[in-house]
Parts: sequence; structure tokens; C-alpha cells
Amino acid sequence: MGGDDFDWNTDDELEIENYNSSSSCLTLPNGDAGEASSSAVLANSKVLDHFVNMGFSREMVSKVIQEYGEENEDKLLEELLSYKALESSPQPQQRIEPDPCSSENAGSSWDDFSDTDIFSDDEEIAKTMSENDDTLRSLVKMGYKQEEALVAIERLGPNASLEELVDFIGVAQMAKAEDALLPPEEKLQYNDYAKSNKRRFYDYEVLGRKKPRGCEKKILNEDDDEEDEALHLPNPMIGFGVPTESSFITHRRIPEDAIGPPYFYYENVALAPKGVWQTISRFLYDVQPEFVDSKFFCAAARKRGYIHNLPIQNRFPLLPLPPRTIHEAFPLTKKWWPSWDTRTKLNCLQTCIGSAKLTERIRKAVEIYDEDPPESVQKFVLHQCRKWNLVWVGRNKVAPLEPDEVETLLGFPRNHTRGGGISRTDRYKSLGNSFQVDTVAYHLSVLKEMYPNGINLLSLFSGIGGAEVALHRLGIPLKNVVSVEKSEVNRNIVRSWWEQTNQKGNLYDIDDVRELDGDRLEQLMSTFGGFDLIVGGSPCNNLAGSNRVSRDGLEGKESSLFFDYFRILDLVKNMSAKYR
DNA sequence: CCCAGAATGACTGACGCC
DNA sequence: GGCGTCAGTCATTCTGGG
Repeated sequence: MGGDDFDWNTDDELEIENYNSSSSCLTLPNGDAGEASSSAVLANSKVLDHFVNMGFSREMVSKVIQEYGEENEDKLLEELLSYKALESSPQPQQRIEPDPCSSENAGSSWDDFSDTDIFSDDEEIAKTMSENDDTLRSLVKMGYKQEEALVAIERLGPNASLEELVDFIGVAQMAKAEDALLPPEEKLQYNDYAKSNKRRFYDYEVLGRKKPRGCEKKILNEDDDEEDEALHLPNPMIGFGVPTESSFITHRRIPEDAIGPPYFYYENVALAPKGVWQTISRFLYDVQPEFVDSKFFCAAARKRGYIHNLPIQNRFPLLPLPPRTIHEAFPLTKKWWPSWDTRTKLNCLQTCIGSAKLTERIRKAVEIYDEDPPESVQKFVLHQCRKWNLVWVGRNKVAPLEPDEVETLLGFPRNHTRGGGISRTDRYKSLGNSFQVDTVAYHLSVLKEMYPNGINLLSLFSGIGGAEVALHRLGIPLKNVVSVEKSEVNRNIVRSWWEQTNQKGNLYDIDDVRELDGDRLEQLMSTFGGFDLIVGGSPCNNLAGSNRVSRDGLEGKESSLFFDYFRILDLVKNMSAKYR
């Protein structure tokens, strides 16, 4: 009997069929092209909307469409790119420069920054930030959602007028409604169309591939290069250093606007779609992300980006250092581990586990051979083991990790997520969405000597309390913790941990980040005197590679809650002055 | 309704080879 | 550089049984 009886090739064959149905959608669906050809309905045009979503200004796109029509997107894109270059539309770094024409709009919060002698660049940044805040407040007062307003400001830049911003939001809302009304078939086509064009856009704009003729120099300007350089994922992914690897980075420059206290710590998946980390970084005061893979802290990989304003000198790890290979972490698996499975680390612990059916299939595939199975079988088994993080628990027998094993790997106390009416499935889900405690603790360790009497913590998107557990394990007393978490079972887990660890401080929990407005913050901060640290890992749903359905980027349904992290952080930063 | 299992690819960076 | 290949990824949604 050979390996041909198993179906490890069918996956690839099936994929080919899907290709044909989606590869020829570079042109618009028929209905749209006709309807959009008159400029009267330009506000509803999908083409217009599409390019606006790419980041071009609405005015510019309208102009180009009126000039060239909607049919040839290649031409449109080319024109837009050269327009952009010619008009030198604001690049990210230029965007934060103040507009002299709008300086009279500077709000009262500017006064907070004006008590120093030197008028530095960083102060100008601060000034623009407060101007943005005023615009933001105006939009919110007008009844727009915070994240919509933030996206609009982000898209159109700080110099955009209130009118332009309102217009942008209107178009975005219309597009959203229209998208929802579209029949499934058309919607699919439109998505494919959008994706394929988006890809080209990236090729042109970000990667500099296949440059349109005559625009090379203008489009491929320095700023893009610098930004690419700055946000390149480090290899090895050790950020500003890890305890187990030698590192040479001991200093970094934090933009003045970002310097704490209060300290902040933001986390999300490192492998987000292109441009996401640029945007996040830009919002978080242009602090450069620290990309770290938790495989340098434990036996499982976890590639994450962290943006924080903490010092990076004199960090120290939690002790004892956790096992950093699979065999050290799970000694019992050693006996059954075949020599041809060369893994020493697990891949990222996710929210779903491998099925029993799969492990059974693997057992049957392997057990028929006395010696090592043929290479094709090895390849299949290894592929599945890597994909589902399976370990060898018996002769020819693989299995997914148990929830308590995941807890241990992530640095939580055993049974942290157990009990309280939580199902096994939900334990995996909560754990999969959590911090790796040792990694986070290493970054937060510098706070210990700064706050010997403890800290006040604002924990957004707390989940199962990774930040709280990290600080506790570091021996940093928790005076007051405001924990914001949507999931009730997760709140129960944190509450239960809080009680079991005999915390002396106070734990306040809040359901929804949207509830946390200026008034509520003022109320909380006045009772215990401000926050020392604001931690949060906003939802990754729409950023994570595993998401086949709605990997929509930072503006996705859940992931756009990042803008609430920023909103709250900015509020706390501005309110903190009076508590210092 | 709750729970567990199963099916559902795309995107991106790294690397070897030419 | 260009191109093919490969590995890896904090997931969503439907279904079926209790």
C-alpha cells in the first residue's frame, strides 16, 4: 500500500476551480458601469468610492473620473498617482505639519503645550494633534461616530476642512449601505475587483513595482522609503531585545508628544495587512512599533507588534524562565516524537484546535509503516502538525494541546480560564486572543523600580487579564485597575483571578470601550488620581491572516476599535496634566 | 440554546534560483 | 531584480447532536 490512498493532494486541486470564477473580474460588473457613467450620480459611483478608499481625496478622484471616464481603471490609477505626485499631496510625515492658514483654529488645549521656551518640531506636532482633536470633537458633536470621524481625518489629513470631512464620511456611509444591499453574487465580484485593484495599488505605491511610466521619481519619494525601512519586520524578530538573545539596541528616540507618563502599551498582530502598522503608529504619536516573536520567551511562536513609550533599558524577565522548546515544555511527548518531525517550537496558539478526525487520519496514515513512513506521508503529517500545533502523545498518535497546556505556554497560572461556566471551546478562544505573559512582562518590567508603591492601570480589551497577570507576576502592586472587556466570561475570569490572588487594590470592570467617555474617565481618575499605565491589544479579527471571511484591515468591524484605544489614550494623556 | 466539529483561502515575507 | 515556491497566520460560519 502506498501513500496514494490518502488525500493530501486534493486540497490543491480543489483550489484551482475557485480561481477561474474570480480571475476575470478586473472590469466593473456591467450594471455599475452604465449607471455610473453620468457625473450626476458621481457621489454614488463605486469607482470613485473605490479610489477614495485607496486613500485618494474625493475631489481628486472626481476630477480624474470626469476627465477620463470610469471605464479604464488602469488609466485612472495612473493619472491619480501622477496627480498625487504633482500636487504633492501630503505624505504621512508632512501631514503632521501645521497648516499656517488654519492656525487660528488652534483650540484651548494648545495652551497646555505652550509653556516651554523652544518651539520645536515636536511641539508643532502636538499643536496639530490638538487641532485634530477639535475637529474630531466637532464631528462627534454633529452626530458622527468617533471611528468614522477618525478615519476621515486620517484619510484626508489635518488640513481638510470640516466640510470635506463630512463629505467623506457621507460617501463612506453610502458605500457601506450600498455594499450591504448588493446581491451576494455581485458583491463577490465587486470584492474581487476591489482586491485585485488594491493589489495593483500596493504594487505601484508601496512596493514600487511596475511603476507607471514617467512618474518614477515623483511617486517613489523618500518618505515611502523611510517608512518602509522603519516598519520592516526585524529578522530575528526580537524588537529592542529579548533576554535570551544578544542585542545591540539600548536606546531609541521617542517623539516628544509620546513621552510619558502616562505610559502606554499597545499590542496587535505583527503580520497585519500592509499599511496597518503605519496607520497605527501614526495615530500613536509616531512611536515605532517593537516587533517581537514570543518564541524567544516560550515554546510557541507569537509574532506581535507593540507600540509603547516605556524605557527599554534594564528590562528583566520573569523567573523562572519558561521552557523554550517543545520537549522541555512537554517532556512526555519526547518518547513518541518521531525523528523526522524536526519541530522544536510550536507555531502560534490560535483560537481553534485540530479535530479528532484529523488526528485519527494521521494515526492511520502513519501506523501502517514499521519504520519511518515515506516522504510524502511525512510531508502531509508534518504539514498538518504545524498547521494545528499537534504534539505526539502516543505511538503514532498526535493530539492538540489541552487548554491548561496553552495556559502554561502563555504564562498564565494553570486553570486560569477553567470553571465559571466557560466551555472548552471558549477557553481556547479566550487564550488564543491573549497576551504571552512573559513577553509583555519583560517590556513592563521597567515600571517596577519606577512605581515601588504600585500603579493605577487602565486595561482596555483586557481579555483574560494578560497585562494584570504580567504586572502581578513582576511584583508590581496593582492599586486601581480599570478593566474594559466586552466578554462576560473573560470579565469573570479576571475577577476570579483578582480574588484568588488576594489583591489589595480595587478592580473596576467596564463592558464596552465605547462607554468610556471623558466624563466617565474624569470620574474614575478623580477618585484615585490618574492612570500610570494604559494597556491594550485591540481586536485583531480583521487583521489576522487566519480570517478568511472578513480580513478587512483596520477599518473592519472589530479592529476599528483601535480608534477607541487611541481616543481613550489621548483623552487620558490630555487629562493627566492636572494629576501630576 | 449550547457545544463541538468541520469546511472555508488569501495575504505576505523569506528564500532559492536564474 | 524577477519569479516560483513555501511557510505561517490572536478566525468565521455553518451544521448537527444533545
